[in-house]
Amino acid sequence: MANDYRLRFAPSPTGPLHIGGARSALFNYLLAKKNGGTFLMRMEDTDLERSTKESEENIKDSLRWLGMDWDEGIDVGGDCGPYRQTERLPLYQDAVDKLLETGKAYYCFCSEEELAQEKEEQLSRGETPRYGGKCRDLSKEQQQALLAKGIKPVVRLRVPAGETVVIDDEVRGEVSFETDGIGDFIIVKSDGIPVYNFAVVIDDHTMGISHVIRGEEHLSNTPRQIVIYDALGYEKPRFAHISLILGRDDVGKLTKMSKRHGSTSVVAYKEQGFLPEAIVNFLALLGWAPGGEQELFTLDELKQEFSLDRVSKSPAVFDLEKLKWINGMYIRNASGERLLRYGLPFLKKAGLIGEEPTTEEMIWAMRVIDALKNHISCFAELPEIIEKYRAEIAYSPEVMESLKECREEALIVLKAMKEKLEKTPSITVDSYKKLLKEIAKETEIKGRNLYHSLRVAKTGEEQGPDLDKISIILGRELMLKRLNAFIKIFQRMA
RNA sequence: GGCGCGUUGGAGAAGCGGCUGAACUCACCAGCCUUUCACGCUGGCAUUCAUGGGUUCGAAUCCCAUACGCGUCACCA
Repeated sequence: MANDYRLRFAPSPTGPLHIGGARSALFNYLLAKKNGGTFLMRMEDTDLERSTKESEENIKDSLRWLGMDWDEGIDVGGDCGPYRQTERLPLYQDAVDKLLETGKAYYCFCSEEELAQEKEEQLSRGETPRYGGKCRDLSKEQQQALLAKGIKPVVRLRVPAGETVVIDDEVRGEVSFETDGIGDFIIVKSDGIPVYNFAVVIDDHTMGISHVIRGEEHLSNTPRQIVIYDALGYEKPRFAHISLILGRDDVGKLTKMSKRHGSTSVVAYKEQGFLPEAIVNFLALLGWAPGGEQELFTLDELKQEFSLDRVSKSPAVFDLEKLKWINGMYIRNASGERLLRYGLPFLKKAGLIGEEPTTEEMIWAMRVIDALKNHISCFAELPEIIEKYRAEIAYSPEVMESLKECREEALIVLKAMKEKLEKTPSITVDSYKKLLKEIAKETEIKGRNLYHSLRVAKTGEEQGPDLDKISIILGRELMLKRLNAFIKIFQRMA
């Protein structure tokens, strides 16, 4: 049992699953899976004010959507339940009682104002703010008296002075802190709810957690937790603190990833049309680097490849361009069926097809998605591209200039296409290709001379997706309209 | 301010004292392929690893300072 890998993801349900949280979850998940261990999920909802059911559901949904199913924990059960901290209060109470009895913890009756003032004074003197120890040695009688006055005390841990706590971190190596910089901190709030740092220790211990992988922002919490482990005589898990995810703001400054860097929640990316496997792949690359040249990994491959010693100490920067690239790669390789499933909602939302698409609309959607799959990096771009091609176009002088060289051929091709189109009832990739072939044969024009003028006439651009694919987007009517208009403009050109 | 962590090209990021090509990816540029463009493929893209000192026969890699950046110092997690 001692060597069993038991890793956990323990979010607090105070908001949707954040990109950083998803990455922490992923690393824990991967290390567990790599070693044939257990991945569990626990809800840290001791912040009564901010915790919501809605957030909890969002987190669970997002995690499942990404493919990280947990073997034990909330909703699925297990031997170490319950898996929601507010349901584990008796467990914490036992531990607190134990510490109180042995004198390793004590009641503190100081008011918040008192504490705030103390802190301010220490700060102004340039000291590390910490509890001065006023209630440290209150007698039983003094405590009773204060209790009788109706003051609700907090419980503080008696932190040994003058000691050095060394964390042997799996990614950062040895990191040490002085207990003198910590001070007697609160482990139970005045409402009787234990504080995060205390509850985690009890939970991780009773759940048999072997490795704790979490964000670097927790590094300075770790010495506190270690002091608790020691006070309780618990064996400590291995710790691994992974670097923060940074975002670049408008002025190019790097700071911890937050709202102002764009979307931070997993659902937001889902709604923009990112594939779960692409997000997982991208997240894995944030702070972890594979040994070889491969960049694209499935979850199963990651389970094989992942290891903590390839996790970087320096912060990872969230690079949306890279995410888009990865997503584009997955889109190109996805099956037509899956593409349709993911793409359809975006077409519906844009009003390009109805809520209950007809067979014709479905066929059109399939064709459009297939036509554009090499050109999009996420599904939200699908309607954008379609609308772009359907919008009014202006022919720029530069583009017109590019047609000068093949003026004569262009005119022949354009007219031929117009005529053929008029006789063709509907346009598909194949029928359009056929038209082109006929024109090529009849006019003996080929290559750039054949394609360029048509592209310009239809899109106003010099490059883009295949013309047969664009034809589907535009449809017969629009193409004819543009062709007619363009031929007129073109003929006027000297 | 105390404590902690980090600093490699336009961007992400390998490298952990001696395979002097500082990998790989994105972006960019050039060429090839394709009856056009794109996709794809091939090639180019840091005499240099924040700066200054040291240690060493040898340092991006170890040590010390400096600078800059970030995190954290809650009855939030």
